[in-house]
Amino acid sequence: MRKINPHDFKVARRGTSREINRQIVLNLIRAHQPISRADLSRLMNVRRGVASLLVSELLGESLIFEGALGEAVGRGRRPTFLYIDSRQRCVVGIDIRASRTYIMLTDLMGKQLGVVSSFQTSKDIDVLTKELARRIKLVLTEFSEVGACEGVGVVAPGMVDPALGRVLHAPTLGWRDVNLRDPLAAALGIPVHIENSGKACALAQLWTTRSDVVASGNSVFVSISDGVGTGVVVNGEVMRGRHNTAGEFGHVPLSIDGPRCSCGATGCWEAYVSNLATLSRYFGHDLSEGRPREAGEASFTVEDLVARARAGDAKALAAVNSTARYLGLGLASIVNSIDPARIYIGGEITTAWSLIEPIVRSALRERTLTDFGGATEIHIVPAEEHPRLRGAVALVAAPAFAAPMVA
Amino acid sequence: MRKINPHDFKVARRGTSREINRQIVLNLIRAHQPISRADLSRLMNVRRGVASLLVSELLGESLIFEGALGEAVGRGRRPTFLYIDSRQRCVVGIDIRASRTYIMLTDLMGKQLGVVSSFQTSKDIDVLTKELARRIKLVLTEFSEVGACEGVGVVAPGMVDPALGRVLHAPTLGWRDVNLRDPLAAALGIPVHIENSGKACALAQLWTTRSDVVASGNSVFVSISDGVGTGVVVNGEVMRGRHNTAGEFGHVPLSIDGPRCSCGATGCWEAYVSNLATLSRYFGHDLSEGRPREAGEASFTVEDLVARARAGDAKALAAVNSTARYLGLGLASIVNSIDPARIYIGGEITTAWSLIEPIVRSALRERTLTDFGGATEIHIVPAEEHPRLRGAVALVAAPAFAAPMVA
DNA sequence: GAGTATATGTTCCGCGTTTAGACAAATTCC
DNA sequence: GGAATTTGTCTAAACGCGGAACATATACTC
Repeated sequence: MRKINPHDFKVARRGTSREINRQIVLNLIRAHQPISRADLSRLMNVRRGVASLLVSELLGESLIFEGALGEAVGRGRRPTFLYIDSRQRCVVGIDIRASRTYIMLTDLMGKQLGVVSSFQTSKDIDVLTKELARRIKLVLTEFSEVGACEGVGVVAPGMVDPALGRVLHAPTLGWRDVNLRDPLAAALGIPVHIENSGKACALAQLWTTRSDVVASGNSVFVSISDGVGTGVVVNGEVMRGRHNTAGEFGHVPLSIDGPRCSCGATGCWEAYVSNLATLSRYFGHDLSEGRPREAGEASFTVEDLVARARAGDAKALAAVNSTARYLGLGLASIVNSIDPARIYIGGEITTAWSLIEPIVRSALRERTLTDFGGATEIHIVPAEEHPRLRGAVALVAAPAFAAPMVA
Repeated sequence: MRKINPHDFKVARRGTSREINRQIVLNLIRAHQPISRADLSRLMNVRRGVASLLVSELLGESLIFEGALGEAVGRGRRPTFLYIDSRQRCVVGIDIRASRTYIMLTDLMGKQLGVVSSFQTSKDIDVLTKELARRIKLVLTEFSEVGACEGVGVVAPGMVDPALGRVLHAPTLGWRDVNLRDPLAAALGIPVHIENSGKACALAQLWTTRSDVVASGNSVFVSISDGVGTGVVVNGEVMRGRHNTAGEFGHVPLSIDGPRCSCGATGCWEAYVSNLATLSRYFGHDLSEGRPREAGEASFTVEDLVARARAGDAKALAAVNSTARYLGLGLASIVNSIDPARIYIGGEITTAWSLIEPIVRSALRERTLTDFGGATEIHIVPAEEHPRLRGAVALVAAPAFAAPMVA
């Protein structure tokens, strides 16, 4: 039951019905491909004539194509299968992180083409833009046989305004109100989309899941690395909030008297479960920015820690388990406030998932109000799936499939 | 950018455009009344003919009525003003709380008729249903001149499934999976709607605000009494979650090592800012359920405490200020996760708002990530506005104005 | 192999709704 | 009293869903 905003609404025009049904057809083809016109009309509960017209419109725009004929189940004419046309179209995804920036080329549906490349992130926005433009052009000429590039998606840590194409505030990069989109788009001559990394990850999961409780319900993506990034989907839509800052569960406290966090406050969830926090716990002292590290600590990662824990290092296991417990306690806040159908978790610590799942679950149950909540689905997203890059790519591909704005 | 759920969507039919535009007209009349057909057509950017037809449909359903002629600004025919027809229709709101149950009669727009009455809540569901039916009938016969009753709205604390009409779990009442709606509807012969009290309060605020950033954005209602109830609105829609438990910020922790909460966990926000917590702080010992109270404590309320604080009682002021600080710290979690355009706060502690606002604000700023967040609008809802009862009433009135489900 | 049954995809017409414009009614200004 | 202007209604055209007929394609039957 949504309220109509009496100062900002969309009247239904003569073409609105068609626009709605066109998008439904497009989504059904995407979800069920290969699929015939007749099947579409049955799924939509409209006459075959209507489905046929909508399909021919999509064919005209080359958004879909007719493939081979399907096998007839019983007798009768064989159906012509329809597919989303992701041939000869590609998308570039960019993941800007504090240390390195990653580039991936995919087709329109997000299937990876070639390898992921990366380079050191320059905090100077002009240098970074030039370097990005150069490398994107390089990739596109190298893979020129895969067709034209539909767009570039960029994810960045921090506060992003996708409508303005600006990074409003990115503490780890030292950026404030930086226009990343327009210079890059101008240099490339290709549309560029930009979004916060947590929100983009949530978006990508939403658009690739087959689960219908996720598709039209709530879900949360939690990305645990140097910091904790989160993206929240409510009613099938990424939650933005008034200032594009919604979904920052990383800075919801576990204990307001807890350890200092990079954000300046104390006891944030991030301060308990970030990679830095986990490693600090192992080494027995604070590793946060600016403090000197002892020999061997600098290159030691959470993956190394997990390997040691699996190998039987009791101290390593204790550090990992401790993070697991805090992870579960923080997830409880997400469950209590958002009640998502599913939580996605990405980040290095998830390599230990088989070790830590029981601890995470029990901590989650400890603080959730209902048994349902304690049993909330948790999906691990491995690093090899490149969730952030997939999120960046989704920024380009998803809008074509989105529901039209109405009422 | 909303995703279309490929397993649960609504195709646009022949009448869909009209349905959409009909609801827009209804909402525009509600928001701008008195308003003429010509003004409607200008606001909607459609021809006067379309507005005229939609209006005549609404007139036929008696949802609106034609009032007096307006004054012509320049020359030309005078416009006929249109109004939402809330004459000869009334709504009953019921607020079930652990101790007492409240009844209020309003017109369709939520304007109070008569006085709020109350009686002691029976935890036996059959007894309560019978007593409710008896008292509602009494009120309706007493006010029979205000016309037919359109429906009864009921709010209850705890986990409610509005679709099933059931209270799934209400700890303070000892209810588990109780059907409150159907027996009451059967006894009265009137439709009954039921909802969690926090969600209903949020709904009522959404539907009565004039602010358009609230109307189509995020807002949160926080109700502080014996417990902490919250309702969250995202994109102009109450957030339900997978199991109707979304929005429970009362049990997000401030400190996982903090005081024990009624929910069984420790350090929940509720355990810091509920009335019980505030009073316990004043008396210097735990007042929670089951513990013996000393003489005079039982009838001493937060309003009494605020009165003493205002009168200069240092101990009282300290208790109130302490609650204020925790209130602000908890609100920061709401701001960081939801980024609402506005937060509404109700409950006895708000009688001290002029005293505590600076403390709440500074605590909020302490833990919010951006200056915008720290400056989030906070609106106090005084008890005299009966937010819970207004929420109950909104359950009946709001659906008629909701946006149609499409795509 | 011809005929029949069945499924797919296209085409045509009816009807509801928006779009555009004309017209009557009402009011003010000159 | 007449011109100008605004409101509200009405009519025809354009567009898209609803329903049904028709051509096409395939399998089964005799």
